[in-house]
Amino acid sequence: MPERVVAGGKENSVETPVETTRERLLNVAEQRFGEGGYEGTSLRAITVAAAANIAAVNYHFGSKEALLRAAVGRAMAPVNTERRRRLDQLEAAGSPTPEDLIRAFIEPGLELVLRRGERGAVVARFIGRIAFDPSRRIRELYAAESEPVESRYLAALQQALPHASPEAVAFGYLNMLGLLALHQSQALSPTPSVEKAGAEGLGADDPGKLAENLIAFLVAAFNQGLRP
Amino acid sequence: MPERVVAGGKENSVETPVETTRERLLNVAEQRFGEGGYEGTSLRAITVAAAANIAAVNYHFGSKEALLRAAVGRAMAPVNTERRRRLDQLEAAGSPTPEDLIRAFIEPGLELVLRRGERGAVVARFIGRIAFDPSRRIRELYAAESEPVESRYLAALQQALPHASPEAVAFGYLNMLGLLALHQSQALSPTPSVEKAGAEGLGADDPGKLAENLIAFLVAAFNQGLRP
DNA sequence: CCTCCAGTCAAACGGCCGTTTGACCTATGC
DNA sequence: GCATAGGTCAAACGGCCGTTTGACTGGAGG
Repeated sequence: MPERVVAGGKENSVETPVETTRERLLNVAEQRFGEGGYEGTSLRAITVAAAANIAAVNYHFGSKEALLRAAVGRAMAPVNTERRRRLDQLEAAGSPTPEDLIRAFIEPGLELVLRRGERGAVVARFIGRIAFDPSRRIRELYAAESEPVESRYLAALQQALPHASPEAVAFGYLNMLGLLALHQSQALSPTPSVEKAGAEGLGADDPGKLAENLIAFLVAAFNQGLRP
Repeated sequence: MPERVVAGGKENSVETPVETTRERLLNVAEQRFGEGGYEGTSLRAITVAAAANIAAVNYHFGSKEALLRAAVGRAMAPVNTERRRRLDQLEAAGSPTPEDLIRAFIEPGLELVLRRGERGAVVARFIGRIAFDPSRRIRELYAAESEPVESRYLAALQQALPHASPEAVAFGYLNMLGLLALHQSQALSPTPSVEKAGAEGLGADDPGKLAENLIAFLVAAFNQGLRP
């Protein structure tokens, strides 16, 4: 392993943490898959950008789809952890409001991931893109990753909205999921005519503001827009 | 032209309207692009399903992207026409409410297109998929098609929501656009854990019911969920 | 010193991609 | 009858795809 410079020697304990080939592949895969989608991105484009050999993908992951799976898992892990943490906290404190729950769902997806600089935006776009990939197979790959925490949210939302039917709660949840993914993937803004009307400054620059706008939008819809 | 059976002869005026190769290509392209996305669908898959020769695509359209452009144009035309018609009607009758406008936007997208049997669902999925394709180039291809009527909607919405800032109205409009596309593309339902919670019967079977649920959701969000 | 092994590399694999070619067919107009 | 033009067709084009192979590297452990 000729590239591992850190954590192996005795003296250079404060060395620049050079990324391994595996990490570089995951980073570039996040970026490219998020830009061009799964089908629209070739392994060669990824490996060239990662300064790696083509064979490295199959060596470290086994296949293109396995690379995607690994990237999705790595990207979703902190989001899922944070969502679980917030759910635990809310349920320990008593009966959460719909806004509490919506906030606990949206913010980890937008803020936590967008707060860490350029990388965060890349990760968010990647997740948002994969969540609604044309291929059902790939969508399910994302769904499987977020499924455990998903059912907890649904149950908590149902409890916070006792007047709404399970169908209505599920409908609202799907809309929340979809809107979050669309904003994450940044596919929702660049229509020129809308931009002209003043859509910029709505969050493209400040993830926190976008989160607040989206939460307010969803809270109103959940509280007053669910048909029986 | 060995396949034009109708409108050419003298006696068989009530013949089955055999589709031309061009029409068959457009129909199959709608279906396949809607299922697999643009990158994920090959011209060979389309031409085989359309019982046409590969060269027919480049003869009738010029390229794969030109075929997509033609399909988008044909699919969007009736939706745009109906939306314009409703806008004219609403503006002639006085000052429309936000619900009037949302209904005039959602229903042509869901109902008009889903009402005409199996074909309609295919067209809807196609439009929904293309509207949020990973490639910006293709998204803009859709945006260009719906841009003329888009600005009219934005202006009317702003007038119906005098308390909301232009940014807020544009934000709501983008969310409406996105949610409509997601429901059209049918990418919003098949998560098993959500389905288990009771999300089916929400509209996958009845487009009218889905439209009503979506309109109620959006009306509440527009009326009470737009931050200043 | 020698073995071992995780990792990298250039090269090639068969296959599918979008596009192009040029022959061919068949109605139509002179 | 014959030229013309719109349409179809099998075949091939170069190129890129994901995957596989087998040789090679350099540090670790005996």
